[in-house]
Amino acid sequence: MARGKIQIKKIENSTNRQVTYSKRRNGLFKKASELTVLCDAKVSIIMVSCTDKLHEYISPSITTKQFFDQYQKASGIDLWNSHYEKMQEELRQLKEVNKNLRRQIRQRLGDCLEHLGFEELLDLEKESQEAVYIIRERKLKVIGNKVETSKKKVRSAQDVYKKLMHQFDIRGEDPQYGLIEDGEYETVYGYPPPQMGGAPPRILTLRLQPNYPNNLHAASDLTTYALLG
Amino acid sequence: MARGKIQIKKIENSTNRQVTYSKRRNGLFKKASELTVLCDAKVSIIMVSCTDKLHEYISPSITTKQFFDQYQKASGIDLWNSHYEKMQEELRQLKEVNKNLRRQIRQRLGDCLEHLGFEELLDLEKESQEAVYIIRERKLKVIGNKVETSKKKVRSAQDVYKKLMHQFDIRGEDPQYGLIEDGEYETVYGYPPPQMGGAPPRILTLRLQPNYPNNLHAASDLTTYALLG
DNA sequence: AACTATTTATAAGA
DNA sequence: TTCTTATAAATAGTT
Repeated sequence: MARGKIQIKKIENSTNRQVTYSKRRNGLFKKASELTVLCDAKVSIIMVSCTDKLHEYISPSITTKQFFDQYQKASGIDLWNSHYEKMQEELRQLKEVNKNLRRQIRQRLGDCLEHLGFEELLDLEKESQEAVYIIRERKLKVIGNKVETSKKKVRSAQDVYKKLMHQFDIRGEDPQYGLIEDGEYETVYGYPPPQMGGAPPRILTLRLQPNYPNNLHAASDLTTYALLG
Repeated sequence: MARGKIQIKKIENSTNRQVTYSKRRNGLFKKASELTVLCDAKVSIIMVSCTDKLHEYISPSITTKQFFDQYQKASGIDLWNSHYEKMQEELRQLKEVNKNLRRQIRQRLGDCLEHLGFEELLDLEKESQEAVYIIRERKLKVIGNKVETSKKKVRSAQDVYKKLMHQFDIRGEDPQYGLIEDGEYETVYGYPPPQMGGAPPRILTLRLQPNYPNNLHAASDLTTYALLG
C-alpha cells in the first residue's frame, strides 16, 4: 500500500514477514480500538504468529472470558465442547462404576442379595468361603510371625535379666524381683508351666530392663499375645 | 479519513454509527485476512455491536475452539474458570475412591492381605465369615422359593394333562405320552419315586401343552431344578 | 450501495 | 526496532 502495490500472498522472506506481521498487527489493533470507541462496540482479537507467538487485543470494559461466554451464547457453539463434555461423561461413568463397586462390597458383606440370580448367589458363596479360608491362613501366618518375634524379644530380655541378677549376686544385694528363673520365658506364651508366677510379675520383669523400650509397640505386642490364650 | 478528519469518539448519530460499524468491520476483517495470508498467522476476531449483534472473523484452517485452547496455553489464563478445575478435582477424588473400593474388594476376595494390620485382618475374617452365613441363608431361601414355584407349575401342568387325558379318553385315541399318572408330579423333584419314568418324558409332557409357554425362562427353571438333586 | 476527497496505513528503504 | 516517505488502501461524508 505504499511504495508499490503487493500481492496478497505469503511473504517468503522471513524477516520481511516478521516486520509486516508486526506493523499490520499494530494497524489492526489500532483499527479495532477506533471501532470500539466510534461505534461503542466490543472487539476481541487474538493472533498467533507463524512462530507461535500470541498477541491479543481486547476492548476495555470486557474480559476475554466474558467474550467467550457471550460468543457461546450468541453462536450456540459450545466452545468447551470436547474438554467439558468428555469430563462430564467420564465423571458420570466413574460415579456409575463407583456405585457398582459399592454394591459389590455390600453384597460381599451379605447386603442387597435380593437382586442376585441363583447362579450368582452360588458363585458369591463359593468365593466368599474361599476368601475366608485365605484370610484365616493369613491370620495364622501373622500370628506365627508375632510369636517368633516375641520369643526373640523374650530371650533378649532374659539375657539382660541374667546379667542383672549376676550383678546383684556379686554385690550381695536382694534382687527383690527374682521371681522368675532362667530358661522359663521360652514356654511362657501359649503353654504357661504350672509352677510359673502370673502375668503381672512377668511384665514387671520386663519393665526392670532399662534397655528394653516399654513403648506402645511393645505394649501392643503384649496385648496381641493375649489373643493366643 | 476522508472528506474530513474525524475525532475518535463515540458517534452519537445512531444511523451513522451503524454504517461506520459495518464499514470498519469489513475493513478490519479484510486486514485480518490479508495478515493471515501475508504472514502465515492465525487470527480470530470477535465483535459485539452496541446492539449486541455478534460478528466473527476466523482464519481458515483453525476453529475458534482451537483458538481458545491455544490462547489458554499461551496466556496461562484459565478461561474455563473454577468449574473446570472443580470437575478435575472431583474426577481425581472419584478415581481415588474407585481405587480404594477395588482394593477393598480384592481384600474381601483374599488378595492383597499383606498390608492389613492384625486387627483389621481379624475384623475382615469375622465380617467375611458372617457374610458367608448370610449368603448361604439367602441361597437356601431362594432354593425354597424355587421349589414352591416348581410345585405350583407342576400342579398346573398336571391339571392340563388330566384334562387332555380326559379328551383322549372320550375320543378313544391312544394317548402315546401317557407315561405319568395323576398325583405323581408333586413328589417328582427332590425325591423321584422308583416307579417314575426318567426326566425326558416329563419334559415331553410339558411340551404337549400348547398353553404352557416353553420359553427360555421355563427352560432355565428346569435347569435350575437339576441343582437340587 | 456507490462515489470520491481525503485521511490513514504501510512497503520499502534507511 | 524505529523512522521516513511515496504510495496504496480505507473510509467519512455525500449522493
